[in-house]
Amino acid sequence: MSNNNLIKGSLQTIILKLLEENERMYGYEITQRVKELTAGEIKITEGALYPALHKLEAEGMLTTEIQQVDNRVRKYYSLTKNGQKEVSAKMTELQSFVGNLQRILDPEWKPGLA
Amino acid sequence: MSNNNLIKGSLQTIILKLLEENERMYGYEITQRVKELTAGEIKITEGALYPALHKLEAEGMLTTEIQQVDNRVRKYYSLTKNGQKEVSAKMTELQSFVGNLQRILDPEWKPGLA
DNA sequence: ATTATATACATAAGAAAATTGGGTATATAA
DNA sequence: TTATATACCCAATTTTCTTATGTATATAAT
Repeated sequence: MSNNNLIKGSLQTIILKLLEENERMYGYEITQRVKELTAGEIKITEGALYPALHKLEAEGMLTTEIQQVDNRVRKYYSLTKNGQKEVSAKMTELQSFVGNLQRILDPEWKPGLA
Repeated sequence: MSNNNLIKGSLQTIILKLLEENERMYGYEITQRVKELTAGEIKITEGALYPALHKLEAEGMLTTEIQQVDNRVRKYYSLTKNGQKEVSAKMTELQSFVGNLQRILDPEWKPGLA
């Protein structure tokens, strides 16, 4: 009935948001960017990343473009129009959840203080 | 290798933290408290809550005490000593993750600004 | 030479955590 | 007598992640 998604899948939101900021990225690049942004504290594993990318593509959120770079294959992902809409939705959802989490977990916060 | 738990289970942290603040609570009370604290936006389902409580009890984080109230059975949960330690650990972990999440998702934030 | 590390993609088995949909029971308000 | 609230529980299924593995190229180290 109600949708308390929690953040069981913040990975999708991370992927979409990075692609909103970067126009196009390939999988390995995403893992490195996240590692860099979090000082190595969050490591996106390939076993989680690639299935997530494939799912987002299958859902029409991303398109791909394969490119050769130094004899190695890169698969670049970009947001579709639906994907662009989805970023906003997912970000709102996530920020709302984090806000609610703080209301629960922050002892300073008391009900009735909006 | 590395442990980027993400928040796949913020529910455990929520339960432990509420019990840190309240000495003892029963399951139904937890669902109502969370609903109240988040203006109805987060609804803990019973299918998620009870298994989580049983798991925490099995792990030695919680103890239970059954009590009759108005002909109805209530199962009160309290933190054990291990549970009390675990609250701090879980809270640190969660706050760290939320911080990292913001570094990834907040476009204002740039690497190198600590 | 060859071993290790980095780059770059992918899949598959299994675990963990949630949703969904039941089931039992009492009390009270419509 | 029907619906809602209180109060516990479990099982089937789904989703998401971990762990392990496989393929392949490039480069630095021993």
